[in-house]
Amino acid sequence: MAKQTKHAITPTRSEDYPEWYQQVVKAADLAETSPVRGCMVIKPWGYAIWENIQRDLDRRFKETGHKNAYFPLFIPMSYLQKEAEHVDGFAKECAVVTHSRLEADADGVLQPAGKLEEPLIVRPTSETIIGELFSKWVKSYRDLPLLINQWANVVRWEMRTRLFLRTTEFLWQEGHTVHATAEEAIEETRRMLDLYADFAENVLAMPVITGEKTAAERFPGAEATYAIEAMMQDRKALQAGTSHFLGQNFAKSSNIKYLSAEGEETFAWTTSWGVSTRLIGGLIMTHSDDDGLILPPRIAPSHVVIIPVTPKEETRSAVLNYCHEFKQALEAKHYMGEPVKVELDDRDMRGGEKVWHWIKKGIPIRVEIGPRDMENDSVFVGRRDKAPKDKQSYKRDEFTSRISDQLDDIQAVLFARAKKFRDDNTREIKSEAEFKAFFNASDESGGFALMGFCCDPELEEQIAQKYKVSVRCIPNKTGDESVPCAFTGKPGKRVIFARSY
RNA sequence: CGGGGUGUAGCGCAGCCUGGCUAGCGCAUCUGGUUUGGGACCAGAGGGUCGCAGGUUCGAAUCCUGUCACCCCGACCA
Repeated sequence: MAKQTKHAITPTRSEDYPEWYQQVVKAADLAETSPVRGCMVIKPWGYAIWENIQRDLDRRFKETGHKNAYFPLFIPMSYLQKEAEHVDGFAKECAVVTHSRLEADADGVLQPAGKLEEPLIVRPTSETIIGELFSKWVKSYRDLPLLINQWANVVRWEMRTRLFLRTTEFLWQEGHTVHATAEEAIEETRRMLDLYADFAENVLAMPVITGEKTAAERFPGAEATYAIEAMMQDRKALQAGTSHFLGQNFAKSSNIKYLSAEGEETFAWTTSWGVSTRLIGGLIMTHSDDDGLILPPRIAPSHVVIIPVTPKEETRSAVLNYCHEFKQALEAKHYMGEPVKVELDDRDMRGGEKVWHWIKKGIPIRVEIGPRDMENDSVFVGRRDKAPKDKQSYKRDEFTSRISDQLDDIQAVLFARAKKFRDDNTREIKSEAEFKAFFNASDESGGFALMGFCCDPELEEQIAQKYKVSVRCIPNKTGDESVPCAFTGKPGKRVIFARSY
């Protein structure tokens, strides 16, 4: 007798959201914790998502003129010290290498030996070491702009970690660019922010708001930090990517200078920008439901799974052959310029189990094919954006020819659903009383509060203490018009307040 | 790093308060059989340093001390 569990994931989102998140990651077999504190093992299904993120972003970076390079994992400790704010921001979360080898002591226990003259830190981000190299690479205005990206791992010794959202070691890309003028550097900062936003919305189907951070949330050492902010299904905000205008701060601390056309030695202007494996956490919390992961087709490691239904031994091989042919027919089709990716699950398991296996992994389309379908030349199709039992029969050829449209449709449905959720949970707030009601009423409350704010750092800190809510960004869509601050009535900017990850 | 919680088979748990047969249960795994458009059923089997290290005791999963890891809530952050 089948267990009458209503959902594949326990607990459900409404019962216990953080625990639900953990269970979705586990059920989809994306990642697991490791023997090393705060570090995660990314398993094949999760890593394939990261590879797809990498492939798409890498193409976009190259299309906008950037080139990849690689810099060392270790940074001399003194480098971090060069930029005062940067030190303050990162010093307390650095892993430090102090020795170069191990030696067995009298008891045969290994002890660190070969103390280093200068300790090395494991990069928490690479501004300082890349700056050092850039100072050698940049001599003339003809060397500019210098547009570099690196795919790397970084380490930040965080107090509290969560798979994908905040791990001690994480994978990311960091872009670092050098420009002759502030205007060009600002333009680059904005360009990359928009690139991230476009990627998030069109590939991850994750609606984002682009905007500038307040001073309190700014990257240590930046003149201005811009971010894309997404709303998760618990209505909390997730900062999904950042782009920083570094002014001349790092150019001065790393001595990045160039000779202008007029022969004047000038400090350059730099930017940096990055997204990380955190995007996968955002992806999970944007789309998934109480049956597990839901993957937008454009980022899914695989688009379609074919599940042969073989109730009788005598029809088994015929069904399997039919499925193999069908797989080839599908793979001959293209989606987003590449062959449709198809899994054929011919494991010797019960059909129902397989179906749920793939539901939990979030594959966009499931196709079940048994002897009856084979006779009718039809296929039985379930879409991950619909309920598990909501399945429909199609003529095989019709389904094959429309596969790309179907995937596009799922992509569009997921984006629209996420956008509606965000919009439904975004409110215009005019006063502190409204603000309080919005964030304090119950678990069902909260979201994005769109409101005027005077941006006084002390007030911002007070609000953070009192309500556990912070300014996520000053959206750049709304222009510079002045709006009265909902707290003080003073002239302010339109901002978004929210609880955040 | 502060407060709270949890570590017992791959997963989920009971046992611990009140120390005492060979450490149990469900799911999963393996074998045999019955099933078969659906997360099966019957029978049997395998699988455990009870997180780790000390201590108390005739005897420790159980009591004590330390330690590590994970989860939740805070502060910090992508």
